[in-house]
Parts: sequence; C-alpha cells; structure tokens
Amino acid sequence: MTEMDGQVPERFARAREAQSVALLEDYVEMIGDLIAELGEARVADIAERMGVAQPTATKAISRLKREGLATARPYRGVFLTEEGADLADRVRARHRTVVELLVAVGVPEGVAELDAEGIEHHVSDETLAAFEGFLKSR
Amino acid sequence: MTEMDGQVPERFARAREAQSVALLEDYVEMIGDLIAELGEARVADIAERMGVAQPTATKAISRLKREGLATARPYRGVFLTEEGADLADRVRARHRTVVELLVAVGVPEGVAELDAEGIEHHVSDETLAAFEGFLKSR
DNA sequence: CAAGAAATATAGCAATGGCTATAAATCAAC
DNA sequence: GTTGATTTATAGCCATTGCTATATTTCTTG
Ligand SMILES: [Mn+2]
Ligand SMILES: [Mn+2]
Ligand SMILES: [Mn+2]
Ligand SMILES: [Mn+2]
Repeated sequence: MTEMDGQVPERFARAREAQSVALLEDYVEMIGDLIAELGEARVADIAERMGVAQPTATKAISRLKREGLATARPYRGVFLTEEGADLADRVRARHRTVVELLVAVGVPEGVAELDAEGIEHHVSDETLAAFEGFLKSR
Repeated sequence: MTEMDGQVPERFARAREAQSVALLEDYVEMIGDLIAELGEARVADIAERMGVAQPTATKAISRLKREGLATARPYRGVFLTEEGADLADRVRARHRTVVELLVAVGVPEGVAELDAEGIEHHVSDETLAAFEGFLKSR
C-alpha cells in the first residue's frame, strides 16, 4: 500500500465514465460513416452495422437526441447535429491514430482493428498527443 | 464501403463483450491486492477502493461468486477461488504491461496509469504479446 | 455480558442497454 | 390508388450497475 492509494477510486471512476460515453461515440462515428457512404443513416442500417436489434438502435438514437448529438424525424433518417458531427470527426481521427499506434508497435493489422474499437474510448487527449508524437518521430 | 464491412458488427460485439468482463477483472485484481496487502478483503475496503457505495460492492461480489471467481461467508471477508486468483494474476500483469507500453511511447506516467485502467480490458492476447515484444526490443 | 458502534446484508429505486413481439407508417408494384 | 412488403416505433421483458435507506449481524468497550 503506497501513499497514492487514494487515487485508485478516481481511476476506476474515470474508466466507468469513459465506458458510459463509449456507446455514444461509436454510434456517432458510425452514423457519420453511413451518411458519408450512403447519403443518409437509416435505423435499419445503423442496427445492422452496430450488430444489434433494430429497437436497440432506436433506443440508442433516442439517447443521442437527448444529449444533443443527433436529430431524427419519425420514419425518416437520422442526422448529426453540429456537435454530433464534430464529435464523430474527433472520434474517427482518434480511432485511426489508435490503430496506427498499435500497428507501429507490432500488433497485426486485423487484431489492431479489433482491439482499437474498445481501446479508443479510454485514450485521453494527452495519450492521443503522445501517440501522434511517437508516430511522427519514427 | 469496403468489402470487409461485414466485420464491423463483430468488432462492436467484441468490444461490448470486453466491457462486460471489465468489471469482473477490476474487482478480482483489486481483491487480490487487498488480500496481499491486508491479509483479507472486507466489503468496506473493496467498496472504498472501487469508489462505489457498499451495497454496490456487495452486488458485484455476488456476481463474482456466481461466476466462480470468489467465495464469501456472510459478514466475513471475500476470498478468491483458484480461478479467481489466476485471473487476478493475469489481469495484474497485463495492467502493468499496458502502463509500460504507454510510457514507452511517451505517455506521462500519471496519465498512463489513468488510461490503462480502461484500456487494459480491450488488449487481446495477441496485442499483449506485441506490447511485450516491443518493450523487450527497445 | 450488555450496550452501542461498526460492518454487512437486504430492499427497493433508477438508468442503461440488450431482447422479442407487435403496431403503425412508409414505400413499391400493380 | 390499393395492397402487400418493408421499415420504424412502441410496449414490455430481463440483466447489469449504480444509488439510498434500513435491517441485521458482528465487534468493541465498559
Ligand atoms: Mn469504439
Ligand atoms: Mn471506433
Ligand atoms: Mn481496469
Ligand atoms: Mn487494472
């Protein structure tokens, strides 16, 4: 038991908080991808790409709306707010950086893609900056 | 839309699965720490270190018991099964490797400690092996 | 060994994120 | 423009993980 043990609970709390935001980040990034690829994001496509049932996607979209990240008209597609689109861009860039960092330290491409989907949500701005610095300085 | 888009849902599913195991891993590692430090793991200490209310810890311990990772006699301490102790050891080693890897690529020590708490649960065996290889070959 | 204090368990609530079944709306095809 | 197919919304279920309030058990102290 060292003298900085009081920091441990905050560390766990931070990880829990990141976890609660992770789902929002993945949906927003993915909805942005759909709009870029198909011109629109339909509930069915969101559910399929997310690997969940359609009502599960609908419920998640409700949360995105409530948090000001998306809008949706019933029976029409889903759209990102400016805040949602900004978040999507940051999340997408971070995702790519995490994959690149993993590959750079020797993780096989496919494995890097898999692990990055979870890892990305726990990479802070400072860590992201360090990753970018490392990638540049090789 | 590339031709491997069908892999995306499985990627998200994997991240969800890792998330559901994360809490078990953190509790088991932490209970192992308490036993090593104090000779026993009391519910109050588990709750305090986890940063949650005492009934929340009790409920988590119920899940550990149900999954065969821990045992507990009412009003007495919590103990790890052999399986639980093995998991704790693996999780602790992985945690340390993740912190070392982060520091090795330039993440400040304190930030590495914080981010590792969440990242660790999404680091697969292959990625862990790559991290170890990278750390050795510097 | 009897209180009172401390620790633990239990009850019950809320939010989240899954699911299936089904109602309602939209779209397509005739 | 009806009708049948498709898509979306809604209802209602369950498990998980938080919480507070309170009952119960154990520990400590006089
Ligand atoms: Mn992700
Ligand atoms: Mn991602
Ligand atoms: Mn952790
Ligand atoms: Mn850990």
